[in-house]
Amino acid sequence: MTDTLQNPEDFLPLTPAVFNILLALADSEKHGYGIMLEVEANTKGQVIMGPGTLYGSIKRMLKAGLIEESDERADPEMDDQRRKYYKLTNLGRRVLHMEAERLASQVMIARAKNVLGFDPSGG
Amino acid sequence: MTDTLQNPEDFLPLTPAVFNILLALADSEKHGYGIMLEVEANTKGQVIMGPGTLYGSIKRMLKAGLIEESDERADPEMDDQRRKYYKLTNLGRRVLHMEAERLASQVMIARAKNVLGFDPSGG
DNA sequence: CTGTATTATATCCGTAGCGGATATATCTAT
DNA sequence: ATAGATATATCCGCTACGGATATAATACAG
Repeated sequence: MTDTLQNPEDFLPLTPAVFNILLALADSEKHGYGIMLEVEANTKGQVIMGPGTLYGSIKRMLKAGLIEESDERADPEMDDQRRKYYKLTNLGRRVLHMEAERLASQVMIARAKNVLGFDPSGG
Repeated sequence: MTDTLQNPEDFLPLTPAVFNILLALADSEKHGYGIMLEVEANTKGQVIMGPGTLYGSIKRMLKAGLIEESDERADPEMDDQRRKYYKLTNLGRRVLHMEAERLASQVMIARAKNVLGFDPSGG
């Protein structure tokens, strides 16, 4: 079981699915279906994450220690008991940070090669 | 044979390997080994593309019409006859452009969630 | 209060890409 | 000559993706 990966760099590059899930969890805990909706919103409907990808990725990410289940429930009155909430672990946050930096450097290279139009907002 | 994909968006998201190869070919034609070295240089040695990934990806990309073989040889005197040079097709360039934009938007989302440090250069 | 759509989690499995190992041959330099 | 770097190519195990499918709770309209 070489399952005890500790170094964030060992996880890079992330698959798009894993990156999108980490990103969706970056600002607040969410349940699976909520992650799905957030990814769809983030990508303006371009990425539709099916249940196979979603729950398969969640299972792998739990095992890898990138995310963990959370007991917290925002509003107990308005909540669905079926939901399982997830949040980033410290490792998950570090991995997300490093992957985001990696993507940013890819974008910089693309920009240097005039593959992207010049964007004054620096996005 | 659903092999006749025409729309660039049908190829997204690209695998890291395919994106790196397209990016390496963006500014100049290169041969396989040259692509490998460029990717290694671009990523500061973080991505080492092995021959399996490289030539496997090239084969698939040729079939998909993202790249094509090139007859041109920069300097016939200083050239290795073993080399096979590749260049982007129009489709390949469009796909690269769209994928770069997709990555840029991912980086923007990451920045909005304070996953990345603020970068004044806008990279 | 009954039916229907939506929300929600979960597994199965075919397809395909990744990537290390391996093979082979040419070029370069000593 | 001979060694090391350059260069292309295939094989195959492993794993992730993602559509299909299943199941059940929740919300809401009639």
